[in-house]
Amino acid sequence: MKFDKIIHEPARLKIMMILSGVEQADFNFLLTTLALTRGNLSRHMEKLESASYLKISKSFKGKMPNTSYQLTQKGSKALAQYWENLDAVRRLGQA
Amino acid sequence: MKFDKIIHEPARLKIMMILSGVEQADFNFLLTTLALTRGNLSRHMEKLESASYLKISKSFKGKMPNTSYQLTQKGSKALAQYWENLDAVRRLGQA
DNA sequence: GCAAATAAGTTTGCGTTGCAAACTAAAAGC
DNA sequence: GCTTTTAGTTTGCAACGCAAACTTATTTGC
Repeated sequence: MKFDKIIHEPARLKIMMILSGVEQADFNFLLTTLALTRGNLSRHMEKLESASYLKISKSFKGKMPNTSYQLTQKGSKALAQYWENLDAVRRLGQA
Repeated sequence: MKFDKIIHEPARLKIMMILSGVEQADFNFLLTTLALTRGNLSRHMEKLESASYLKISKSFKGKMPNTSYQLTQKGSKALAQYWENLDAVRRLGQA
């Protein structure tokens, strides 16, 4: 019943949950939705990527760079597992 | 939808959940149940107390010192709020 | 056309914190 | 009476989240 530290950070958990509900989302969408600073968001995404929980796709929208993210299968699984663990902890209350 | 950092630490969340299910629990019970080191547990309890989330009662069981903990009302409320926030994040998935 | 402002990220630096190991103090065993 | 065990507390360090500074490219104002 150990927690995944990568996911167990509020900002990253929210990011993962958002990504789990859509095909993909780009930097600005996450930025405005979550109200983080750019620096913060960047670091979180980097961390999630280094865990292979998401895939980063860089492209250009017109002439502007655009970075887009989507959950990997590994990320999906880790997220599901995370919620399971949390539910287990929640049940500690009914002891 | 901000998270309570005091509670949002796996060990402390578990502690709070356990305490929410019983009147009170002592140091050794938590120690064996959670499989933490003594030092760790001590620090977590200290932190929870300094947030007034629990009350510490020191007494003697026979001749041995015994430290016992119980959730305060403030702690109970914070814990309930914590789960509410988490549920809100969970719903981000159905976007 | 070039200087200033905006956009889209990344990198750096710092303060906080969780964790393990070392320490303390008292009781029990031999 | 000395060693071991019990019950914690304190200390030190490595990792991490966050904000601010920096980078690179683009658009806009004059």
